[in-house]
Amino acid sequence: MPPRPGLSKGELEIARVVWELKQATVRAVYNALADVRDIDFTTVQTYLRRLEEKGYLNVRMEGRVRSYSPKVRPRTVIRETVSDLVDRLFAGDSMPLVRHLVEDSRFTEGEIEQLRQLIDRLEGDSDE
Amino acid sequence: MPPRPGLSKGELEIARVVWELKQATVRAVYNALADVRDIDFTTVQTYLRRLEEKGYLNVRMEGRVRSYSPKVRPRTVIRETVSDLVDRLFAGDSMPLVRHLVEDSRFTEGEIEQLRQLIDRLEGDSDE
DNA sequence: GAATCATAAGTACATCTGTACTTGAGTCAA
DNA sequence: TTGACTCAAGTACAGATGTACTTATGATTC
Repeated sequence: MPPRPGLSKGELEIARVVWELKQATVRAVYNALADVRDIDFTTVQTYLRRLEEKGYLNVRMEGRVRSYSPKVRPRTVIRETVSDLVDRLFAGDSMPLVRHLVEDSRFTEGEIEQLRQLIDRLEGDSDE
Repeated sequence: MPPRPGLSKGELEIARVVWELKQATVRAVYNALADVRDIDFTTVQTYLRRLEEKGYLNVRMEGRVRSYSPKVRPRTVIRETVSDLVDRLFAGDSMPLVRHLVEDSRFTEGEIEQLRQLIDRLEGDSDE
């Protein structure tokens, strides 16, 4: 269904950083990531190039530096990715995943309250 | 942290079928899958072999047929897989994933009720 | 303006993935 | 006992992935 090739785990990680920064040069993504894990500047370059080739990012030259920005909305990528995972890991039923997350995540009081509200809002929407 | 190599998307799918069947020959997994998607018997064989090599499945000869069963508990694989996804897609925060799932999944009344109970149970456990 | 630095762009490459073909040995049915 | 069938086991192979080196070029600093 998605007219784009899917993203690998590593590519997803890089895409997320671009989403967070809204707009980012290779250097910016590299800096954001290098904090967290050991990776080479040119590896980031390669990932960004591939993300653009696959149609997930736009590029624009800023002077002689390339600046990347989202082309496909994060929501869309997230939906596709999660849906694929649910298919493979739970035969398409997302309930077990929610259950797993809720049971395993050690949410704070505040987060639990958020969840409760989220669910309350659901009921209003659906049939009613 | 996991002392095993991670699983690819395709491998996960095959692993899930084995979990569901608890114990399964190549033929059994093949049958379960062939219903759903077009795949060759020997492709299933290859996946199962790799899953065993990676330490996720046990094999046992039943006569001259191999029978596979889980070696790592599904819960564990699910935890590792989901945790990896959350890291890459949401920088480690699982709340957005729960939100996404709840908002996107079109749960039934019954499921929503289940969710509510799940959350109620949480509060009891956590601090208190 | 020569040396240094930053970046782009191309190339490299081992491993992993998805998918399957081939070969050979055991099993069954006629 | 020969063909049809099943399965294990080995091999194949293109494409994806993770990671980085190299080369060239524009920019910056003495």
